[in-house]
Amino acid sequence: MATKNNSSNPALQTVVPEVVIQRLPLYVRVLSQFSNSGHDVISSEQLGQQLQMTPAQIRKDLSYFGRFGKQGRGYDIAMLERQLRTILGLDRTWNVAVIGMGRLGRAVVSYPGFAPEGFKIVSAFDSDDKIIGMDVSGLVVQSTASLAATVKKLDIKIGIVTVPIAHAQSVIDSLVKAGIKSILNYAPLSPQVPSGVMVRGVDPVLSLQSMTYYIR
Amino acid sequence: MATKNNSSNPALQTVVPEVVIQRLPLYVRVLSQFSNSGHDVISSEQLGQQLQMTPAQIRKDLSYFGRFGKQGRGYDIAMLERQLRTILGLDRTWNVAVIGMGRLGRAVVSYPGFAPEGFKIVSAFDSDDKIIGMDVSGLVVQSTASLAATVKKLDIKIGIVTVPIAHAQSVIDSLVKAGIKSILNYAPLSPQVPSGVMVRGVDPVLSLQSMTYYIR
DNA sequence: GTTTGTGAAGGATTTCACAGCA
DNA sequence: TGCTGTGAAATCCTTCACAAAC
Repeated sequence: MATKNNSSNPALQTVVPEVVIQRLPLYVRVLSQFSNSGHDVISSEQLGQQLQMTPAQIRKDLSYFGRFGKQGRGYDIAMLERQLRTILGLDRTWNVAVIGMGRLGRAVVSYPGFAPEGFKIVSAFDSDDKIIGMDVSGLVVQSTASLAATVKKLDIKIGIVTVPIAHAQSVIDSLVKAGIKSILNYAPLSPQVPSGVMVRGVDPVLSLQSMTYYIR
Repeated sequence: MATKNNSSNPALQTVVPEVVIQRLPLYVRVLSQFSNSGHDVISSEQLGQQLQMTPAQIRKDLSYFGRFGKQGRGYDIAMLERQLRTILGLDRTWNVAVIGMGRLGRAVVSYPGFAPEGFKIVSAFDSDDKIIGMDVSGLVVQSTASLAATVKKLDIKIGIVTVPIAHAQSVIDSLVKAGIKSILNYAPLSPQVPSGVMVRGVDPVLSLQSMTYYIR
């Protein structure tokens, strides 16, 4: 029951570059915004203008997965969005655990942007006895000791790390040991993880630090 | 008093790829963490191991800017960190404005990670009369009407956008008109900006949405 | 007429591999 | 001996340009 197993499509025999995968959510985002404003067809030209990229790149990216457009017309917005969501695995709900219930962790748990996209924060952890048992946006904060059991019980595949930098590596080790395969890391370090586990960092400071190069 | 004007270094006649610039802050971060743990020399091998990248890439990246290492020994940590900070323009303080004082904006203004890196949030804006005048972490929230004047008066070069998506493009237009050249955008859209203005997005949902591809 | 999908070309980035220096 | 700095090679990614489809 693979999402796509179309071995008649030569592109699928090739591994899709990671940069391409990272752009697909951008396409999804624009498509969803366009359909909300009443359009139902979009060309690679229009898509490219929105995202400040070339139409050719968009067409090439999409061609890794199939033929979604109609010549002379463009792409059916609703259909393309649905297809991309399926490719990305967004046609379902993902249970997520957040570890670290300090200021940042509480902001993450309360952030209203995850749920509408299918990322459901189903448990919250901390190692501090003063925080364990507290209610954060409807979740009871659990001890990190119960991490592995909860991850298994709720079939959690994604972890979000919001602990202070000093604890981040060991929390990430625990997530890996618990079987988590995708980690969103808010701590300002590059953690070590075994291959097969993917980490993406969220660090606004890094973004600022590279932009200053261009205005200094 | 240019940072580096070494025209005897051929690398500096070439434009430095943006991906390289984006990696420099990672190097700075690791160097700072290494020096805090008592080391004073580091090799490209060690640096690469921390960051999960090849030593050759690190050496090549650094070679765009000069010759910082010693053969047989490695890099002096404190010296390299200082050099990279200078290259990136981090050897000074940057005044920053945050626009949008809802839940997210207040979290950004209160986030303790910016100031130690030299990003000083000096003013906060909102367009809602119920929020204007409020105190947020020691700043009085100003009307967006006063944006241009404040940007000029405080020599603000960096803006952080934390308004709802519906207002984001027009807020970004105002920032551009006010002369801001670097924008950190938390709103989930890809804004249109004229060339010469740089925008980086912070969107944890996009990061999650590309990771699911690999675990679906 | 318009716009896709895609080989081929071109460009950019990464890695190799080794001379040169400490 | 150990590690950097760097041309050259290899790889990866983007753009071109056009036949095919609507």
